[in-house]
Order: sequence, then structure tokens, then C-alpha cells
Amino acid sequence: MGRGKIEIKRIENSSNRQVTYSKRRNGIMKKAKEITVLCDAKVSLIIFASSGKMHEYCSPSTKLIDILDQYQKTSGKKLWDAKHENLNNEIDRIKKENDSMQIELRHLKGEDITSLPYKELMALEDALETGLACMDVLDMARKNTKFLEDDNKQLNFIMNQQQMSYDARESMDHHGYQRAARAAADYNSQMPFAFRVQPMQPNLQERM
Amino acid sequence: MGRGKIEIKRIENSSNRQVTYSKRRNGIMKKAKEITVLCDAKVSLIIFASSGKMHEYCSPSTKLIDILDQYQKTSGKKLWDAKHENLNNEIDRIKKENDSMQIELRHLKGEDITSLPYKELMALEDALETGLACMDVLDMARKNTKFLEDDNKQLNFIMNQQQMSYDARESMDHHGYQRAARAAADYNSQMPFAFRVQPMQPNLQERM
DNA sequence: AGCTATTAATAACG
DNA sequence: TCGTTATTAATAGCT
Repeated sequence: MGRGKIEIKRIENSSNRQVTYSKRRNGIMKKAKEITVLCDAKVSLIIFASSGKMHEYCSPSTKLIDILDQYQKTSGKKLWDAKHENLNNEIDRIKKENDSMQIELRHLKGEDITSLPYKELMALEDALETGLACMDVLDMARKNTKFLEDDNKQLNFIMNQQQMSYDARESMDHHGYQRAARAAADYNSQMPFAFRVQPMQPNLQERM
Repeated sequence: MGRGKIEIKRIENSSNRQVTYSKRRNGIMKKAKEITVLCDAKVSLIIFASSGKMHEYCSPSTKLIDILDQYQKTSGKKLWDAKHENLNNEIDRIKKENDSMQIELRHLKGEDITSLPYKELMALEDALETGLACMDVLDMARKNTKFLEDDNKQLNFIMNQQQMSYDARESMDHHGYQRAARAAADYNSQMPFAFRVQPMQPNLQERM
């Protein structure tokens, strides 16, 4: 369709090639638009000139990404899915990490529950199961904790007094000891902190 | 270019539309092939008929994915990058889940949860607020309680020991006392736990 | 699917 | 790069 018939092979003359490219590109674009209008077709057309310049046509009210999605579905060929494999692998890896941690957590918690002979805590659990609000249960747990801490405090206080009395008796005669005991009691009453003795868990490492 | 000129608008007659679609689609495909050969162009052409049937052309020795890559680079428009973002978000989500589980694990396995009773409780509160499951928090409270109960047992044990020593001294002469003290020391050396003295938090009540 | 009259695209040239 | 035009190619309507 020109002044002469041409063979379909690369046009060697560079400027001829460029001109033909430009004209034919417009022609294809026009045809693409026409077929979308005439026939309700969806078209994606991307052309790169050898120079690298790009031109594209995509049927109106359509996104290229949608056409490509449909392409993947219809053809079964993967486009970017391959690119996502790395990310998907990463997700799988982390999910596995997650799972093993969850198992570990379940294990730890299970151990705890089975080793707890405490009626209060069972009551908490029951309360939770029977539908008490979580915060209520937590408050109870806090109060429980507070009582225990107060107990500890008192025990420590008493113990310190005993210890001081004991120490005083070790280094004093009976008369002096009584004075020292009084002094110790006074001192204790002014102490800014209560102290408590507390067990180190010797088998801690096993539980970590 | 036919027996009569046609307007470029949707062909209402369905079978005419289908026929025209088929003819023009072939025409565009042919043109696409021609321009790639004549002009060294890279072309991707994807056409969907309204029926959903797909046809595609991609210039030879080229992959669609490469053309689309070049498309993204050249146009700056994102295609699958959006999908990338979704996956990345997923990864972030799981990683956060991971982190909170790790924190939880640290707490559960924590070597001395009772040594920081109030910091722990605050951490539990924080954990609750940031969405950790209620049961998880309760489990930690249980653990804390268990340690405190153990404390109390140990304190009572020691106190009894001290009391015994004290009582022994009260009713014994010096020589007898030393024997009793040795006996107590021996008994202590067999104790299953090591003990340590540690300050209590004086502002306990304010933080509960 | 083919055919072909007719229109549309375009190769060569200015 | 642009317009013109002779010529070929595409295709609308028909069978």
C-alpha cells in the first residue's frame, strides 16, 4: 500500500526505517482504538522503537494492570508472580518461625498451667471462661500479686529484725544485747525500704 | 476500506461485530509483526474479545515480562509494584506478630520475673494495650504469682530456721548454742535454693 | 469461510 | 519533519 510493494524485512536505510516506524506505529494505534470501539475489545499495545522510545495504547476505562491480570489468568503464564517468589519465600520463612514460636509458647504455657496448684488462679481461669471481662480478671490477678508482695514485705521485715537480734546477740553480752535490739528495732522502723529475701531459681536455665 | 465506509462506533449486530473483530484482530496482529520486522521494534499486543477470549502477540526473541519491565522503567508507571507493596505489608504484619511473640517468650522464660514486679506488671499492661491476647497476659501474671508464692514459702522456711536458732540460744548455754548454730548451718547448706536480699519497690501501691 | 468493491494505509517523493 | 499521491493492503458487506 504505497508507491510500491515492499518486502517484509528490516528496512536497512535508517531514516526510512524511522519514518516507516512512525507511520506504521500510528496506523496500529489507530487500528487498536478502532477495534476497541467497534468490537468491545480490550487492548493493550506497547511498542518500543529500537531507539528505546515507548508508545502505548490501552483501551479506555481499563487499566493495563487489569489486562495483565486477566492475561495471567487466561493464559496461565506467570508475569510478575515469578518476581514475587522471593517475597513469598520470605513470608513462608517468617510464618514458619512464627509457627514454631507459637508451639513453644503453647508448650511453655501448658507447662505453667499444669504446674500451678493454686486455687486462686484456677478461679481466675474459671472466671475468664465464664465470661468475666479480661480487665476484671487482671485486676484480681494484680490484687493477688499485691497481697503476696505485702506478705513478702512483712516476712522480710520480721526476718531482718530477727537477723539483727541474732547478730547483736552474737557479739554482745545479755545486757548490751537488749539495748542493741532496741536500737535495731528503731532503725528498722526508719528504714526507707523493706527488704526481702528471695530465692534465686536454681533451675532457671533449664526453663529458658 | 470495504464495500462501504463505516463509522467508528460499536457494531450493534452481534455476528457482524464478531466477524469484524476477527478480521481486524488478524489485521492488527499482522501489522504488529510487520513493524517488528521492518523497523526493529519491540511490540506487545494483548487483545481480549468481549467474549473473554484472548489473543496476544509479542515480538520474537522477547519476553512479555521484559517489555513490561521496560515499560515500568520508561513510563515510571507501576504495574506489579503495587502487588509488591501488599506482600511487603504482609511481611511487616507477620514480623510484628513475630516480635510480640518473641517479647512474650522472653517474658515467659524471663529469668527473674519477680525481681521487677511492677515493671513487669506495667509491661503486661502495655502488652495488653498493644493487643496481646488476654490469656497471654494472664499467663504471665500466673507465673509472677507462682514466683511470689515460692518466695513466701522460702521466707517462711528461713524464718523458721532463724526462730529455731534464736530459740535454741535462748534456752542453751554458750557451748550448746554453738552446736545448735552449726546444726542450723548444716541444714542451710542442704537447702535447695540460694537466697538473696533485694530492695522492694516502696511506691508499690501507687502503681497498681 | 471466500469474494470483491471499496476504503484506508502508506512508500516514495517533493 | 511534513504533505502529497500513486499504489498496495485491509476489510465491509455479501454469498
